[in-house]
Amino acid sequence: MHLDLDAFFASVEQRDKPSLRGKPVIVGGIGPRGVVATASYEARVHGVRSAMRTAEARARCPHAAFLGGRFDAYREASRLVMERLQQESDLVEPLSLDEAFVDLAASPDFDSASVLDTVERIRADIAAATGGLTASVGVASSKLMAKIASEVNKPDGVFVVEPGTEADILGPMQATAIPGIGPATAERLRRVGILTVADLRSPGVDELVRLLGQSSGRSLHRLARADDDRPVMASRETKSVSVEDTFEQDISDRLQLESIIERMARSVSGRLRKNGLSGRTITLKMRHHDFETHTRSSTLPHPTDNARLLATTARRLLDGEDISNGLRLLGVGVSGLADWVQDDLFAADDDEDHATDEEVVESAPERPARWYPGMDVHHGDHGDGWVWGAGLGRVAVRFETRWTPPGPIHTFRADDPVLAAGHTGTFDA
DNA sequence: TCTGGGGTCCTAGGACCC
DNA sequence: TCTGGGGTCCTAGGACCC
Repeated sequence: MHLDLDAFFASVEQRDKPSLRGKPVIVGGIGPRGVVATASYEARVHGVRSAMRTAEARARCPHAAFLGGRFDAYREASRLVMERLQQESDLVEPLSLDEAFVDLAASPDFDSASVLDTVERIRADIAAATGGLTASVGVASSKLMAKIASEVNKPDGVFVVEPGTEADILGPMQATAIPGIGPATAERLRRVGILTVADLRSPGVDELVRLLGQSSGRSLHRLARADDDRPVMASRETKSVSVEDTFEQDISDRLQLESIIERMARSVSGRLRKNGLSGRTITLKMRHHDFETHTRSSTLPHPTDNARLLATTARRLLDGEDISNGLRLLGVGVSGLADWVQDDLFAADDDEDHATDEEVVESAPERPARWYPGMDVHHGDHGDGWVWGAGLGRVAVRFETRWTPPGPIHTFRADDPVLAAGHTGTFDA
């Protein structure tokens, strides 16, 4: 089974913000360079899509609510869903917060005759546990077909692929229906006249390998025939940890970039430590004003999670780079991970480097650096609500929650001490 | 008003070792 | 006295996914 929550981020927002139910909601980057992460179905009607620039989404759907996103809420909803799936089978493979494969047949009391009943029970339980989130499900004899099937009756639908019908269902579909065939591969295939999955069955393996390389060629030769025996993998190890940020305006000041690198190194270090990880390879990612993107990496003799060492190494990688025209993005990442930490002779000196993001937030004043649309807030007198709009030293808050009817909007000064932030993550904090 | 952020996997060349 | 392969590690870039 492949399960996919419908318009996940936007649905969580509509659940928690009663005034937005039934209305277009767009979650993603709010700034001038933001893009859409998820659009509610009401917004999709107007042509708004994931990965579209937020500016274009505003033009297409000006009356939508544009929200920055609350990752704590998404993670919590996701946890409830994955827990329910794990009751069904030991073999659950999450692909992201809103998607997972489940090997139903790995469960001792699996009965293929009643699989529809099982799926409907799962979907009902998920809706009950998450306050009404809907999921689309595909059931099939392979990961490939289950994933494709979950799209068929989306949203809030189920499709079961009867064994034996896989290749016939797949044949007429666009080649891009196969996960792994993106824009670049689709263009290569198009140039040799391959548009559908059925077309993809004509060339021999060797021909596909010549066209797409060993790995893609061999795997697509099989997938085109619905020949897929990839197992559902219960747990996958983290291979890298990274942060990156696109600036509202390009930055060419080296000192400013160095201080951003240090902040990012602290953030990555905090996440490594929280997960008991450390890594040897530090990568600095730079996107120039013209979108030209480079990475520079350096591998240390021993794994580390130390913020100062990560920062020093990353800063050195910036040294040789020509930044005179400005960078639009900077990122710091760590790979070559080990699930243990090198004994740190200087650990006693490094306490301040080990503060995680969370610890920083907890020790900081409750007022955030910026109010952004969608963010949870608490007001001493009016109670719980969310930021409806902010700017010019003012912040407008709608006082309603998941469990209340739609509520009123009140406006405050942005520095009003009676206003406090809830704990949420954002795309452009 | 140009094009996010967090990841995974693959390819390819060079260094280095046996 | 000119030319091996195989394997691993490192770096960089690119495609793809949600």
